[in-house]
Amino acid sequence: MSLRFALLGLLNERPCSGYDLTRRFEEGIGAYAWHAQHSQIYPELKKLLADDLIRVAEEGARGRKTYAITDQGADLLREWLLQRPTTAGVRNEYVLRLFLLPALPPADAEQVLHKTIEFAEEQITLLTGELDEIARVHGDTVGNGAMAAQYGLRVYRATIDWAHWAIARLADGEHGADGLAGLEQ
Amino acid sequence: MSLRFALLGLLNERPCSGYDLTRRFEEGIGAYAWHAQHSQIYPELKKLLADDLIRVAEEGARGRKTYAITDQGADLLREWLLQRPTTAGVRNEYVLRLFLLPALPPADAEQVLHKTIEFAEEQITLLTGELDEIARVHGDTVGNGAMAAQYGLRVYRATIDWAHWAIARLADGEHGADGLAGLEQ
DNA sequence: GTGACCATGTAACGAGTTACATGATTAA
DNA sequence: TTAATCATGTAACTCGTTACATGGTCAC
Repeated sequence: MSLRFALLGLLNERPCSGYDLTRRFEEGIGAYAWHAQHSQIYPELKKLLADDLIRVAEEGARGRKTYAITDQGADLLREWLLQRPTTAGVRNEYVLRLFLLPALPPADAEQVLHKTIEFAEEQITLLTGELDEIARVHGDTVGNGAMAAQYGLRVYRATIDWAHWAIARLADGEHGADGLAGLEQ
Repeated sequence: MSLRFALLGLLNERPCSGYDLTRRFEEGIGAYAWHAQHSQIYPELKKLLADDLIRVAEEGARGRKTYAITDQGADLLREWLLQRPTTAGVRNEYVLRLFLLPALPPADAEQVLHKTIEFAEEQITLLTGELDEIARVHGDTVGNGAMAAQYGLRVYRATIDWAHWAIARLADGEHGADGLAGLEQ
């Protein structure tokens, strides 16, 4: 069901073709919020069209169809956004790995934590670049993905903070540790 | 594929029946990392069994089967955990909502942000309670979900920080705003 | 003309949800 | 005896992935 709202959300910003939407899923939204490929996007656009949530605004060369959100679609999107935040039904592989980290011997866990810090630092560099770009191109500090980028920035900073804490805890337990047993207390 | 590793990870901590695993997915791992129901867990356990990644350790009353991870399963789990962290293929409805928030009129967006703060505060209370419980029962500050809980704590603090920033930005733009237009530089 | 990119589609398969279905054990 | 809980399963459906498939346009 979320793909439907991801598409409505993108079309709410501006009309797009299936191809455009596929490209946009390769950017911020696809990297941090919801991933989708063209093979899923095209059939879903047909369903949205059948439900009158979007309409064909323009037909161009090479069979290109530009879709725009309808009033009905915009209403449904806003209704969905106003629902209370929840993490029900979460499926986050990144967090799952962190969750299961204690299954590794401490030295290996520490290595993964270092790679986690590296990864988070790279993401922060990327997001900082995106924020500069948004400010430069759109003169905007809220819309056009800026709010999401600011969120990502803070989450990755929190991740780095956590990883440093975890490495320190692992080090505490390392003298005489056999697996996790030495880490307890 | 991740369900497979979630199950291996849980069985790596201790042997469990399908029923036990279903219960455990209602706790931390299911709330913050990976969600699954019994109708998916039982078939997946059969596949893991067929692949010799787990074994039946014990059969009890009411058809209960207790599964334990095999050496092969533990090796595969560790190999998966050692892969470089990535957010490829992310599907996070919670973040998707935050991403699309600028689709709402500022007053509505602000309301959602307040609800986001409330929700994050509740999660922090829950996680703090869980950390106390883990320390009390297991005398542990790293394993048994403690590392994951510490991560959650930091992510929710970051969320609250972000939401306050976002509310302030919205307020900045509100004098004379029509939709997002008034927010742009 | 040919390679890069624009643009859309479908088929087969695997992952995940909802609902249905069954029966054993235990405590009140 | 009956309600709660333990315990496992399957069928039909929707969602998502991988791979296959086709053809148009444009710059060199």
